[in-house]
Amino acid sequence: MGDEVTIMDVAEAAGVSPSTVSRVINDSAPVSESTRSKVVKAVDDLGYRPNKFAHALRKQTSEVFGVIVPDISNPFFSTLIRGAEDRFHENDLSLIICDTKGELDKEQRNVEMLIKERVDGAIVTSAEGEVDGICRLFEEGIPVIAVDREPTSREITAVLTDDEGSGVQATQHLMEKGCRRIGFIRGPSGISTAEKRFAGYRKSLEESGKTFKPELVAQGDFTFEGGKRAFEELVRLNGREELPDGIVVANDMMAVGVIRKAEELGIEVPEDLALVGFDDILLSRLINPPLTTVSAPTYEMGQIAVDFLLEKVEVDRDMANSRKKVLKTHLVERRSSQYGARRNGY
Amino acid sequence: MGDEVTIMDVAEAAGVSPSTVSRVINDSAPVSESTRSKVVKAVDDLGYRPNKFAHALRKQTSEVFGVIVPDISNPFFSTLIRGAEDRFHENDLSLIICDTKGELDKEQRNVEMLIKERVDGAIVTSAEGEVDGICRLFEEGIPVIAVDREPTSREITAVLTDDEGSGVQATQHLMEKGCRRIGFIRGPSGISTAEKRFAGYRKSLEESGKTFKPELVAQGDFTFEGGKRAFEELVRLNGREELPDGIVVANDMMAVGVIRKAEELGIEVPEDLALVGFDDILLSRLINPPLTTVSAPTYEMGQIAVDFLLEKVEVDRDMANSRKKVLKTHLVERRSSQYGARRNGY
DNA sequence: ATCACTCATGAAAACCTTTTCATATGGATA
DNA sequence: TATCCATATGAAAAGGTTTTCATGAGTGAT
Repeated sequence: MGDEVTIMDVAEAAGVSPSTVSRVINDSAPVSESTRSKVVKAVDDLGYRPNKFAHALRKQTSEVFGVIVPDISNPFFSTLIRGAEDRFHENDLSLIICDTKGELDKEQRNVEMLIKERVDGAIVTSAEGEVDGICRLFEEGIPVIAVDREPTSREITAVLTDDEGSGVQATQHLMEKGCRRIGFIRGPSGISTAEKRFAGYRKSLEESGKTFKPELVAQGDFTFEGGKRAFEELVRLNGREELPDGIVVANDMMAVGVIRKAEELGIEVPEDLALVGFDDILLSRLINPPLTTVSAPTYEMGQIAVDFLLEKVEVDRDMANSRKKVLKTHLVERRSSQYGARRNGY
Repeated sequence: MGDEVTIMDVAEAAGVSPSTVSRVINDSAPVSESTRSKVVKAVDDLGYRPNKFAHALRKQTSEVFGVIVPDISNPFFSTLIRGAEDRFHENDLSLIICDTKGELDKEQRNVEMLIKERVDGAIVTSAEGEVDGICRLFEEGIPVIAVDREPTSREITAVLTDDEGSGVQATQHLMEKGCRRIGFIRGPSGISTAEKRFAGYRKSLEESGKTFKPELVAQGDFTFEGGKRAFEELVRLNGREELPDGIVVANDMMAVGVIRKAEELGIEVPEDLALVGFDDILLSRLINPPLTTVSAPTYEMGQIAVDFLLEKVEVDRDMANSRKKVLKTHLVERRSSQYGARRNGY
């Protein structure tokens, strides 16, 4: 069935040695035009395709890369993966995608798998702030790039979004829309993305001379249910009368939860409560009201991560030379943040 | 750096031959207890890990598998992938995930990539009804399983959902809810899933003695926008007065489009229009009104596909022996199908 | 004590490339 | 014409396993 045809068969058919065939295929040394054409013809005739395993064994390189993300079904990460995948394919490289489901031991196992597969490099979004996985790859001498989340314990090349700036943008937007009492729903602690968005919120309050009020902040976990619970918490803390008139929610998924819970409680978004999220997932456009959100160039992030990684692999394998790229974000204004629309509008 | 330690180093350290070390590691032949323990110790001491490339070269097997889906960010497929991934990992096998973005040439390229990587087998959801990709794998002698969509042109082992039955379930459900004039929004033609759901709709009408009306059917493409357009088409065909009072929509994504478009047009769901979708994607639960949908055991499908595939690989490589598994679906009742709730309800 | 046989082990081949090193050929230079 | 170089090519080694085949030691039977 499969192609049993080896480089030796080609050599024989072309009347040359295997070495010469190899040279033609890889363009690794000068070959006379006459023999080259003979070899090319033989390759075509026999339908020769190099044996990946032998190649890998000899060259000690798999030409396969790994990508580890916490949740493949999260549109943010699937877009990121697409960016990376497209770039890898452009370079004729293969890709192993790993989904850790946010579990630390699964991340660990995925890392071991990538090591076993002897990938030439990896792009990782750590499940937690701790970066055991990245460290393991590090130890094995496998080039690795962090993406979206910044590892705390180690200097490492990273591609990030400007999360603090995003937090500022979101908060200012609500202020401009006329909100006076702006709350925040946080993401899981220990994740740089979540922390920095919150930092942006505080910074923005400070810059406009407002005092930070702890009762306007609730803890979430980046999930839909977590968003619902966090909003209930805010209602409990402040009462129906003193509710915030605007909330910056650390990601879109939770913001959708807030919309639903508000609906259940008879609180109208955006008339009584304005909302801004982060990530610009597909859902945000489809929900009612459509969600205003801070959008990051996710697809590009994937591409840039690959560029950085390939540079590491091909040019400078020294992992000590780390660098950082922080991508700008932009606000996508939709209806959820049109606070007081009723009053102004009609 | 990396582990340069080879099986020869281990052999030397243990005072045995490489052959013996191999036998211990793979448990491929009897080894005396005394030497076995020596070898095990040496392996531990040196931190030996077999070289994947050499192993693959010698065994002519990569222990890597491929999964090809049209859209990794579609929750249906990411759940499927998770089922497959978990099962592969249980068997200590690696997985290359490919996203064709529904494009035929991308599918083609992904297939070539899997062939290049010499995967031991593949699970494929073809982008189109045509199955060039699957055929290529076939030709290469790579075991392959079709999942979700049934290849038309070739007999092949497949794991499917009972789409016709689902179509019947959905239609009957609307009838039971009191709908009299039930429409259908189709998926892309040529995709077995879409065709069969439509067939179920027709069958259900027939069984209850209703006549099929072409003006109640519109063409969609499985996307959100496509759903909106298809609904507009229905409005155009029937006019506001003669609109269907219930629509079976060939997948959830389009159904969400219908909800949005209906909202824009001031048509209330489910009071004036009842809806049922298929797939039970996350979004269906989060939208307002929550969408009634026919749910398939997606995660299990992934697992079963792997089981079938491994059986093919390990037991019976003869691809001529194909078999089919059709999984039962169930209806998840939510608010979008509570037709006339206002009238009956309160 | 010899033969037949089992069982554990080692040597070497095989898997298929790539790459180093050596060689032959031809042309240019002295 | 002899010498030197460059250039194209081939032979062989290396990469790290697994597996076949051979061998040697031990066991039980005659």
